[in-house]
Amino acid sequence: MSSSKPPILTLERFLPYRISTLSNRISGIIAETYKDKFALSVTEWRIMAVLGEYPGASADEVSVKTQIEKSIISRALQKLLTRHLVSREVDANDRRRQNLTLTETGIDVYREIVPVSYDYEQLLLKCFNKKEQAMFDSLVDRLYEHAATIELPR
Amino acid sequence: MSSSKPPILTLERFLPYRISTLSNRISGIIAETYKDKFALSVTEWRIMAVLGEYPGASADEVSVKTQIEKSIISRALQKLLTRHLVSREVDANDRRRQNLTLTETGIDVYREIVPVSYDYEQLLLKCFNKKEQAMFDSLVDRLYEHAATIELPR
DNA sequence: CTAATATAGTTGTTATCGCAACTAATTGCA
DNA sequence: TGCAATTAGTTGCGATAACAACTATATTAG
Repeated sequence: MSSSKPPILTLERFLPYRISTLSNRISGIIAETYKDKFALSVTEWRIMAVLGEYPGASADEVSVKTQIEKSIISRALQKLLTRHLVSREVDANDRRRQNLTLTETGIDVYREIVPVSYDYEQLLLKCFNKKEQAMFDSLVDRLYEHAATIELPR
Repeated sequence: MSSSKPPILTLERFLPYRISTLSNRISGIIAETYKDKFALSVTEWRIMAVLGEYPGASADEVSVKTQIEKSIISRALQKLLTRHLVSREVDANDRRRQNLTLTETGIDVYREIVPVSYDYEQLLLKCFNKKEQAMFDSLVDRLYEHAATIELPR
């Protein structure tokens, strides 16, 4: 089933590698900003971002939305709770579940970060014209969906 | 300087997040294959890939090519040396430097992985037609270069 | 009604990452 | 020549990640 490609792989042109380094570069820049200006890790910020959009979400729902493993969510939440950026209360109907919300302070921080994030996104996209932006957007989505369907032979 | 965007950020549509999850998904699939079939981590494989392309490279050169921090290279190399996939010898002219090469076994493994990697790349790109592939390729490169120029205000 | 199963969340363990400090060798230049 | 600065590589350490085991609660099915 393997194709008969040349026996050398050029890492710099290998798509998975390029997407990985692109992601590292993009995340690195924004991670630095979150850290410097708000003392938040990317994980912590993503949790807050979900709670900004879905107040009252559970840790499990946050895990699904962010695609971050639930133990990591749990530990990151401990920090956010300690810093009083997020609060939680046990759900009245299901006591396994804890409803999470941004505190006042959390909302303030959230409102500060959102425009910074949008600005960064716009700055990134400046290298594309409108048509290219739309194209890139759609190609990324399609690749993302398609990748989920791939099963490599064992 | 901040734009007056709505005070909600939709994580699922935020480009840095999407590229990060795309990268995780793509890397995850291939990491599993490297691990299952060759007992190699992505980092280990990337080192071998560079050495396949550039025999005799130093750890530092590998670090630059892979964009992996040199301490990580150092520790991953220890494993590859133990497993006799890579060998090294002190450079005659500069005794700080150690020249790295794939061993016979290393070359065998390398030659097995390269086609698997190419096949995976082709499988990924199946969701695009030729024109879209070329477009995506170029957009990724441009974004990668552009991202390096971005300085967020402090 | 109760035993099995499923779900929410936490914790333990191990591996890896990223930064900085460190050693050893080399280079540059006064 | 000789001392400061640079470079190659390793190591220590704290933060974070992935995975599995565990507790507590809720649901389901016989």
